[in-house]
Amino acid sequence: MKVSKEQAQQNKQALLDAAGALFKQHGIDGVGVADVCREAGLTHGALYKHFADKQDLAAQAFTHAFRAGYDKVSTPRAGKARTLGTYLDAYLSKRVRDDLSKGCPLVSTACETGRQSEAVSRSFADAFVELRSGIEGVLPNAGDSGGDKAALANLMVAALVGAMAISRGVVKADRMLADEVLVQVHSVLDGM
Amino acid sequence: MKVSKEQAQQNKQALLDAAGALFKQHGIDGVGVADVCREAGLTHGALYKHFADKQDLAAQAFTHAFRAGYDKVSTPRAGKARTLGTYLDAYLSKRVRDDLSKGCPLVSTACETGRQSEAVSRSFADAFVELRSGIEGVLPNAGDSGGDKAALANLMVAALVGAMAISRGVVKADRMLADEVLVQVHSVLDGM
DNA sequence: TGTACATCAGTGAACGCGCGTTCACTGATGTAC
DNA sequence: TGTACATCAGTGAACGCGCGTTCACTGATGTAC
Repeated sequence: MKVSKEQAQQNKQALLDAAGALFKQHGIDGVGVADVCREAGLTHGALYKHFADKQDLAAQAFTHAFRAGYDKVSTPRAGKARTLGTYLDAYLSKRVRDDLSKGCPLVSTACETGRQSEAVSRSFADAFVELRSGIEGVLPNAGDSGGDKAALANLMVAALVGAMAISRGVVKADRMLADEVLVQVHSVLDGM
Repeated sequence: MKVSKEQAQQNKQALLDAAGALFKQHGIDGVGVADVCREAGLTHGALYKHFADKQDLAAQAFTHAFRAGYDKVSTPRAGKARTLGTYLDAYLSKRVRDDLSKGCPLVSTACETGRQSEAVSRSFADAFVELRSGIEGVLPNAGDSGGDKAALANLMVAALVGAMAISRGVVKADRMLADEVLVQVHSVLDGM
């Protein structure tokens, strides 16, 4: 049956929320469209009224998930300055490491993106650039190194993404090692 | 029919080679056991004479692929010293970025490992520790920062893995951006 | 060295299952009069 | 404002297909005598 326009919009958001969490948790290839729709309280046929296909859903869900997480971190709270530490704490958190459905989709889908459609790659690139800009904006002004902030921002995002991916990769076999990676990378980046 | 023991060993190696390349290219979830066996010149039933199941194959293929690539980089060539630059050049290469079947399995399966069995995580952890040791061994002695080489090695591996994953993630949408990430991260790490 | 035979790596049909996508259909919504 | 009806979001059966794994079977290998 037809539903109201507001209901339809709500359903689309529910699909994006569900897809964001499930894709991060099990990978795009590891989740069926039926799973996403069930999680959103719909049947699988409904998906194709909102998205062209699974790749389209993946691309939009990526952007949706990135925006949700990034706005939380980058929007300055009342009275609290947004610093490099804000990014480091938010990114390199053990709690996020242990819950795959949480966290930045850059980490969850980094390796997978190379195998997905160009639309997914586009979403990924936009998110990366936005995070990199945000971090570049909070870098301390001109350090002793001469202050090539742009290059440093690239390194920082790469290290954040890599550290979380590695920590998640090793945690099942060696929890102490996983914690060590997060802590050490946090400490080195904090001192740059 | 039965084959000679040497032939059987050769076939197992062929399975590991095929699995290593295909898993890196399409992800563990993205490749069927039949694909791996076909690539190795066998039928799918043969796989279960060498490996308990697909996860077992994935774990052994990971180690096999890491060893093959790492030995090539870390074994000092005659007359050539093994330096940090050796690692950086080998890791942050555009050629490797553009051929998913090549390169370090740490990058290819980083995000995926969190969803695989503990055996895969074990292989991943061992490889990470080995690469980190190798890099720690070529770090310049005691920089101005006080020389916490262990922490720096963690950062370097995280940055290498993250930079390659990001470069691969964005390359379909923005090749210049993908190149920029590799170059900038290379340059910053080289100066540390 | 020659023969008889147990071993077992590899074969390929078969299993149950879940996948992404399509499509005829339903019926509340929202518009035209 | 009230009624008739076109719209279209959502349903659920059906499609062809490939998946991981099992298993009865094959026949060259390699061993025991």
